[in-house]
Amino acid sequence: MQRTQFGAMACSIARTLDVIGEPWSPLILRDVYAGTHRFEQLQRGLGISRKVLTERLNWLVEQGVLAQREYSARPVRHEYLLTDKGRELCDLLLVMVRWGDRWTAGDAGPPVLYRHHACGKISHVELRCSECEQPMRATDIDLLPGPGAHPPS
Amino acid sequence: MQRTQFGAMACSIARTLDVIGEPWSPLILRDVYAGTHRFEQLQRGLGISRKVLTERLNWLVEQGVLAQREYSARPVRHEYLLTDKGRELCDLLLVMVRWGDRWTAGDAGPPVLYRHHACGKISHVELRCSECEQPMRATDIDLLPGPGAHPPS
DNA sequence: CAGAGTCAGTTCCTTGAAGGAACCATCTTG
DNA sequence: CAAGATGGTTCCTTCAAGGAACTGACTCTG
Repeated sequence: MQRTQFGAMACSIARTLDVIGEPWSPLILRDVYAGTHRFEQLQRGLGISRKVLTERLNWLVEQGVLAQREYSARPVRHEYLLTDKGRELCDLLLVMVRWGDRWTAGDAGPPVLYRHHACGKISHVELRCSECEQPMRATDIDLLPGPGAHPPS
Repeated sequence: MQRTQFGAMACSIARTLDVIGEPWSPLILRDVYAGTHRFEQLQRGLGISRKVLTERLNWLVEQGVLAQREYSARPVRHEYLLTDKGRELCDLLLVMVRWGDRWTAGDAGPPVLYRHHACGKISHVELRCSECEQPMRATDIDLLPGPGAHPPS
């Protein structure tokens, strides 16, 4: 990955990027979310180099985003599953999908549609305030220093 | 950046990554959003190499995420501002912040707090369904092929 | 029971992007 | 007129991504 490590910055964006900011990581997450759990399937589906896939999977397991489950002993074989931490990361994917659908899909329209279980309709995500439930966009907020604002040293 | 180009994939996640998936791009977007508009300020604040900053800014302008505005002729000097397309990308940053605050902030607490204009409260973003307004998580949906599902060739 | 196939890696080499420092060009200020 | 500010550009080094071949442990088929 990049040489500059983002993990140590006092910024939740940088720290999130440290976990899934490397190329391929969000796409691996997407495929695991969509039901692809095994090394060979992931490699073929993505067209990613086996070396990089190994590195990414190990990193994501180390970070607690994915978990390995043994589905065969002799030979030992693991599949990769989302943890709670990883499942919440998928929210990020939904927002990326929304932006990509709006701004990059063009005339062809969105490549994938999303049907919400609760209402059964084809829909997309919207961002709302956790307090008042009104829409909350980046332009609707003020930034204030929080308790973790000071760098560790 | 990575050698494999994501932009051509029939996937809105990959296409979004093609625009801001490279290292530094989301942090540049964050700083421009937070009010840092000039080259020198961005470079110092991020600690990014000047070469890479030049490349990223040009790419983001080319993609229509940032716009250049001349604030001085003789010598020609531009500042970088968000477009509508870029402003909507900042929604992604809010979701990254939310995840980073929950899973990486640790005991120190979140480094930045967000006050929603509409209600004045410190809050965070939640994902809701655009149709029924109920919470919408990655686990609450089915995926269906959309009109743009077929690769261009 | 030999040979092919599956699966999950590992190793090796090449290429190209990131880091970092120095340099440049154009103005402004003291 | 020398410094400083500003926004780049150039150059070199280092390290990560791509890609192909190889390994090792099994299983399946004739």
